[in-house]
Amino acid sequence: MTGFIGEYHCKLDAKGRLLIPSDMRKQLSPEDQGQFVVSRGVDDCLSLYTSSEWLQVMNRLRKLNRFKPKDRKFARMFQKGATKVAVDGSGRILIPKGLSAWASLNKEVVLVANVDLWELWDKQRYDEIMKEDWEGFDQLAQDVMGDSSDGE
Amino acid sequence: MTGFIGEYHCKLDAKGRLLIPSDMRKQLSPEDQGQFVVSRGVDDCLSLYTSSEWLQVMNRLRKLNRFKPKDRKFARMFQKGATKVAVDGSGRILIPKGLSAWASLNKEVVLVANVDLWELWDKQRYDEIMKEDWEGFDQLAQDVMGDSSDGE
DNA sequence: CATAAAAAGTGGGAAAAAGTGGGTAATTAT
DNA sequence: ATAATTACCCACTTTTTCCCACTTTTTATG
Repeated sequence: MTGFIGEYHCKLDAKGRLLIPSDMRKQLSPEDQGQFVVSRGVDDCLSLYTSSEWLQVMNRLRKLNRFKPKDRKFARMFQKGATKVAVDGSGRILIPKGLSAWASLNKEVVLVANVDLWELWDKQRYDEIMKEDWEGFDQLAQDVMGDSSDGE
Repeated sequence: MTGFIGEYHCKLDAKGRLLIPSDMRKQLSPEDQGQFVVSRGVDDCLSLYTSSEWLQVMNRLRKLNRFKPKDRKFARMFQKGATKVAVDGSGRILIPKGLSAWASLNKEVVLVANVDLWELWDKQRYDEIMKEDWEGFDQLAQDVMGDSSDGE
């Protein structure tokens, strides 16, 4: 709905906590400032959903049919590791150990907006992937956006 | 109704008891905190239903046609082993021996949300299946969710 | 431009809650 | 009646949560 924007360079502290940058917080609706859902992203990063965004996702999952193996499997995998995290008094969230290990997060991380959710990358990995992918950006842009019906 | 979330790594104690993780408990409505229904899952795991969710399932079974052999058979199989379990003073439930044997549960288990019910896996089995399936996740996601009807 | 004030960002310690194990009484089955 | 299973309770360990204090950066103001 909203469309977030920004790229923040942050640090995880010794306890694995991440401060939500104030600039990012300002982009969140008041009801989304206290809680998030962290889960494994499709790429080598974590996805950070606002509560309202997660709700949308759940509504979609709920439409699946539990008696279809594919649906069941998908739902299970999609949700694997997904965790609700609350913002503490200092505006931080605790990134669950398992997830941060999965995404190989070190101290230096990058928090980057991706349309309606946020991605959390290990800084080093992020830099790498951006460098690699940059080459093909032209082509990719054409593939993804080059279609007929651009804007209204 | 709610859409549960989370993946918890738990241990069955020597008596076969499972502590309901506090974070999971917080997701349950007050009237669902004291009792569950455990039964055989469709995959190699146990299903853990809240009372209200089980009620829904029963309503669905009631709609089957008991004059159709297939329906009759399904209902019988589906309910096989289903057991009501109560939460004890320390927040634990006792997993019936027969069921835990059926799902090959050892000490280490994983409790994982699947939309509106919980699945209980043997940790080792769960890790295996997740590892196996991970390869195909991209494709699966596309099959299940990639369809036309993104929208609400 | 300098300085003060406020807000953002960091770090860590202590209290509280969660998780774990086991003993004993009560209930059930044989 | 007796053995086995289940329920209830207590005690200990670990983890998490909450809070406080300090540093750095940004903003406001003379």
